[in-house]
This record gives sequence, structure tokens and C-alpha cells, in this order.
Amino acid sequence: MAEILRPIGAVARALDGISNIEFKELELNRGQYLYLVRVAESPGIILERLATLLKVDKTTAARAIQKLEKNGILERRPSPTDKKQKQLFLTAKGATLYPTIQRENAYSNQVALQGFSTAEREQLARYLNRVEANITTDWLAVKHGQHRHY
Amino acid sequence: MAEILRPIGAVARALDGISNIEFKELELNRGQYLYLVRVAESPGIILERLATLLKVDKTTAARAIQKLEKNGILERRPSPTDKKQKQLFLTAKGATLYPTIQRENAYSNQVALQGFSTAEREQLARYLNRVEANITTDWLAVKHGQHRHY
DNA sequence: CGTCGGTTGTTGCAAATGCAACAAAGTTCG
DNA sequence: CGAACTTTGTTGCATTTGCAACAACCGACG
Repeated sequence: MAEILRPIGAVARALDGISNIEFKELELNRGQYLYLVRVAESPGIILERLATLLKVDKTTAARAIQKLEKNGILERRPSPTDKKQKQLFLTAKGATLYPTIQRENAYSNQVALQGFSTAEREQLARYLNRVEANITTDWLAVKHGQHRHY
Repeated sequence: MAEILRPIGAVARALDGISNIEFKELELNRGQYLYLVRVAESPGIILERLATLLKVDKTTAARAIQKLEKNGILERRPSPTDKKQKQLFLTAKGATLYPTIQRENAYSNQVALQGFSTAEREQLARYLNRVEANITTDWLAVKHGQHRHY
């Protein structure tokens, strides 16, 4: 059976490692760029949804967001419809960082896809979206305490 | 341009999160399973190579290995040919954990590839190996302090 | 031989990560 | 309504993670 776990893990760690090093000069700590871009693209998003999108623990996301808020990169506003929720928005300062992150990510994406034809790139993207959908179910289940039997 | 960074990151975090939760009952802490399987498959491997294979910082690998040694899961022996190097081997205890990890990983792999034909699975695996090769160069360069311009 | 660049491994910080356990607000349904 | 369950967010703790900086060894080249 074809094995995809290892290259996916290795590529993800490599790309994340590169980004973390490169974003130090933006004074972004490890992982923070992930949250920043998602808030930029979905203003008003809430913590729980962000954590689910990124597949990180909600407490991890909570603290990353606290840090970003303390550093003046994003702000939290109480949701008008649900007092539990806090909506997330970029500050002006945060908005200035977004294009740089995008440019870096686009570059890494391009490096990752070197030698791929347009058709291959699109096919790979479609495959990966299917894989993500496949694994999301199990991720949520295991996160919520369910046991898988194998 | 097709975007592959995000699904790769999300899938990797999801799979890693699942494995870490499931391997708690083997008394393996976060990430340790990665090192264990590689040592199982390449007895005598050294730290530096392990870190490069996994795309983690060598200090991270060093401490994971120290912990695994302390817990009696693997052992380090001085290399006969190079006094700098320490070769890694599983202990009997470590060897008993390997099949379980393999079974879990195979299951996750199968879940990830649900709905994929055999041909699609193989193609995706080939694509991912190409991506890994593409990104490894940049990862090594950035890790060694080089700047990319984009 | 000896020094000098590359390899391999280690500690010292500082920080992120995530499981438990909780709190508070919402929702469902008798 | 109101109790039970779910959603959303938070702290406490233990741990991993990784950049700097170092030390020891190797190998090549004058």
C-alpha cells in the first residue's frame, strides 16, 4: 500500500520550519503566522473554528491568539450574537504583515511544486483536499475521546 | 496557482495529533513514535541523519532520543569508526512497541486514502516524494542560515 | 605534523504545545 | 420554565521544540 504519512509529515515540518525562521524578522514567533493569515482571510472568525481549521488544540490556538493580541497584531471583540464568542480581527499593524507572509508562502509553494505541470499541480491539490476531508473525521473523533480500533 | 501548503500542514498536524493521543497508552510522549520507527527500520542510524530524515532540529531529535534511552526504549552505542557518532538501536522493549505503531500508522494511512483507487494512491505518493525532494534543499539551506529572496 | 573547515552531539534558555479541568453562555427538550 | 447537554473559551501543569552557543572529533591540505 502506498505510504503518504511520512512525506506529508516531513514536508509539513520542513515548510513550517522555514516559515518560522523567515518570520522571525517580522517578530512573529513559532506558528503565529498560521493564525494571522486565517484571521486576515476570515475577519470575525472565532477561536474554536480557527483551531478546527488548522487542526491544532484549542488551548494552543487560545494562547497563540492571546500573544498576538498582546503584541498588537490582532484584537478580539465580543460577538454581538453570542456572549461566549470572541471575534478576531487584524489590527492595522497585523494587516501590514499579511502581504509578506503571503509572498513567502507563495514562494514556498512554488518551490514545493517545482517540476510539476499545471495539471499535476491541480491534481495534487485535489488529492490533498480529499485526504484532508478523509482525516478530519478521525481527528475530531479522537480529539473528543473516541477510540479507533485497528 | 494551486495551493498545497495548507492541506499538507493540516493533514500532518491531524495525523500527528491522532498518533500522539493513541500512543499515550504505550507510554510514548509526543513525537517519540517518529524516532522509534526510524531506528527500528535503520538500526545503527545516527542522530544527525535521523533529524535530517524527519526534518526536525537536531537538538529536538537529541532530546527525544535521550528521553527514549532513559525510558529503556532505545540505546546508544559509540560508533566503531567515528568517535563523534553514536549509533542508535532499539532495546527489546522498544522492539515490542514497533508493531503497534506500524499498525496504527497503516490504519491512519488507509483512512487518509479512503476513496482513492490504487493508481491514485501510487500517484499521490509519487507526487509527495517529489515535493519532499523539492523542499529539502530549501529546508537545509535555511536551516544553515541562508536567506531566500522572494 | 598542525590548523582549519565541516560533522556530530550537547546544554541553556525561552517559548509553544496540549491534556485536564474548569467556567460561562447557549441550546434542546421534557 | 428548567435541567441536561453542547459550545466556546480559559488557566495549570508538564512536556516538547528549537535557536544560540558550545565542545569534541574528523579529514583535508599547507
